[in-house]
Amino acid sequence: MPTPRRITLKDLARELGVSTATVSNAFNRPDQLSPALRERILGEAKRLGYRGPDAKARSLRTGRSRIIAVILAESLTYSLNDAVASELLSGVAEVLDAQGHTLLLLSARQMQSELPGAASMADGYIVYGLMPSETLLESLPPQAPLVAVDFDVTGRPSLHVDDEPACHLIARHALASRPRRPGIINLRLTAEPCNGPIVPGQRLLGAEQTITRSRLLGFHRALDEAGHDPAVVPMWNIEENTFEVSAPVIEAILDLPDTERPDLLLCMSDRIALTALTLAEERGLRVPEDLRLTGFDGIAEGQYRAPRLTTVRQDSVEKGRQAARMILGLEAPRSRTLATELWLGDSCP
Amino acid sequence: MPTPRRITLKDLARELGVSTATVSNAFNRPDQLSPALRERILGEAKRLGYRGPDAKARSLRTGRSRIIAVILAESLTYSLNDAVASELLSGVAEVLDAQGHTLLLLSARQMQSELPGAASMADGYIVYGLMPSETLLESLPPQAPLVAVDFDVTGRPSLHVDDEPACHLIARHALASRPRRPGIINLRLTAEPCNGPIVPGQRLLGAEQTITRSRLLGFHRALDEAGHDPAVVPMWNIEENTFEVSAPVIEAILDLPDTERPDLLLCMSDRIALTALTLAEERGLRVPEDLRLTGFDGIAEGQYRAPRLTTVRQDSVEKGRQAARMILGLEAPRSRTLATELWLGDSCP
DNA sequence: CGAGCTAACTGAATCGATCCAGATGGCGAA
DNA sequence: TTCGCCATCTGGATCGATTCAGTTAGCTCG
Repeated sequence: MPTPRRITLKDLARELGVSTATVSNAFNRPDQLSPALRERILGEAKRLGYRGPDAKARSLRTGRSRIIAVILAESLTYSLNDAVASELLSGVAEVLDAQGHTLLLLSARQMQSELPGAASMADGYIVYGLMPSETLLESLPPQAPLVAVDFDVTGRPSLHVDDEPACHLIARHALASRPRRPGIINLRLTAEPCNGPIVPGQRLLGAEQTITRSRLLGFHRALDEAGHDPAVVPMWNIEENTFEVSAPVIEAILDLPDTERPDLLLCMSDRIALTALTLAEERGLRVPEDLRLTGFDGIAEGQYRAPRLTTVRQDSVEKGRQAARMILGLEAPRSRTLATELWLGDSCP
Repeated sequence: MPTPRRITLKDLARELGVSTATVSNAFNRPDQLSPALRERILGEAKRLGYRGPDAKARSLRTGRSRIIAVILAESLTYSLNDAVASELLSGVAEVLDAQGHTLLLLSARQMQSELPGAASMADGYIVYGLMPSETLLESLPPQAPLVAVDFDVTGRPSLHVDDEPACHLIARHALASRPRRPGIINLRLTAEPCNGPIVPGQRLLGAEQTITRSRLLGFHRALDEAGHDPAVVPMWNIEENTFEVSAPVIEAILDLPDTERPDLLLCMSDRIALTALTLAEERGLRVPEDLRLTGFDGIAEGQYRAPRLTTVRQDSVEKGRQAARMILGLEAPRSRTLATELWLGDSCP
């Protein structure tokens, strides 16, 4: 009893009495054969249950897999719950999809500087928010196209928003209200973990060239211009952009005595700002009267509640689209900086 | 000038004066050759810049790609922002990763019942929350393993939680406080879009066998037992489990005159319940005094605010892990129902 | 009529591995 | 010494397509 082997293009060709090349063309280049024959081939294929050319064989022969890998810095659990990463991914997926490509999802966290099996067959890599020192980058096939998003890889195109100017702008706006005690809540600045208040002086020590560093520089510039010494403005670090991780740090800030509690918090993400907003309200603090808050990102959640969040809006979906277009070669692969928009809400009018 | 062709396993073998089989074994079956030779091969590989066996060729030859596809019902934009889907994905990713597999992400929304190119080379499919009638299911390779999550595919293993009993339980708990006007907020029940109030009588019409239907049946059973006629209990549909889509519907409910506004809302998801909570507070309604709320899922966000949400906690990460284990053959592929837990918060004590 | 052209189709090499079925050699046991 | 056995290594068929360099037939045109 012969095993009912999967039917191949060759079987189909033999069955029809045509060459394999012709069958291949029937599927891939309709203009290379007469419509009648093509019709006959497709009909026979359906009859025999042939599901079209095998993707594995095709990818070996053509050298292309029609797979684009997206490598995220953090764990998937984290990234998937982050509105910004999610938006980026959906922008990527939108373009890939329209071009018949698919998305392979990888997290730098869980791979030990070695690409897992199939990842190396991707046609291109979109790498998001890694620390530039990440060794993983070296294990990627050097000839494959790569786009870095929200960080830089030497010799490769990268996609950014204008973090420094945007943060300068929103901080300047916030400082125009002449707060007495401004404070800053950072996202992770370095590869090393750090959650909580930062000792003045150590603050930029070892900070790699990341978006958080740019944002911080923007804040500092505005503080400086407003007559505050950036070196003594209190600053806290949040290791992971989640409610769970940021809540304890923020609670500690809000529970400071009235004379020490900041009356303005410049936050590096909307997630953090919204957490602060919720926790402040729980404590009976009025926003913006007792506490002014600014965010960064412009996620939807911040605009659907009262008070609406004052923030810098960036279009992460578009960032994802651009990254995908560059990887697919639909757009010249060169580094770009996308514009942002100051978004005046009620949390810091 | 010859193009610097990529170095292959065969080149490496020639260079070393050994057979290709031996080089292959050096990478895949260390026990099949002497440690000394293996060392020599790996050393030479590194020296020549050989990055290990080509994934495309390997997958053709072995028939396995080490890729598992996850197919989500909704668009990626939606799914990635949904805490439950995200948890599922991270459970899947956790197991895949430990086994050297990678995750291909697909959305049923954007593929027109045709698998995009590379998707057909996946070694298995985890399909999440589709409508059972989805034609897409037929385009999947029939011999590949498949696990359905939160819905059923005939002849295939599926993963569920005990939706009906869980909803019966939480509804019974909520009804014990003898609310005058209970109401229900559904997630999408049918393939057809519907957002807003549902005409009594039409409610289950055409509802496919999905988890939302099971949940609704659980609510109805409890209502019936508590002396409420399920047929006249008001019910609203939410098409998409997001703040943006649910907010208008919920606002309409909350803005009903006092004599009509429900004093208990049984919600099919925490996302909806939390939206209702936020909007209720904005209107000065006290929870639970003026309005009791129950959710479903047990997402973290519901437990980090006051009042904490009363809900049914399900372990979506574990659901993802199980699905992945079944797909990889680490666990026998049979349908399972996972347990849930009634979680008493303050929104309906 | 025959040269030239085009549309339609063919044969076979090729992509880069994996993995049988065997070859080889060294060693211990009878 | 001879046999068998084990560890180690080899040759070559194979996976299922794509693609290049033709061949064939039919048609046009001077």
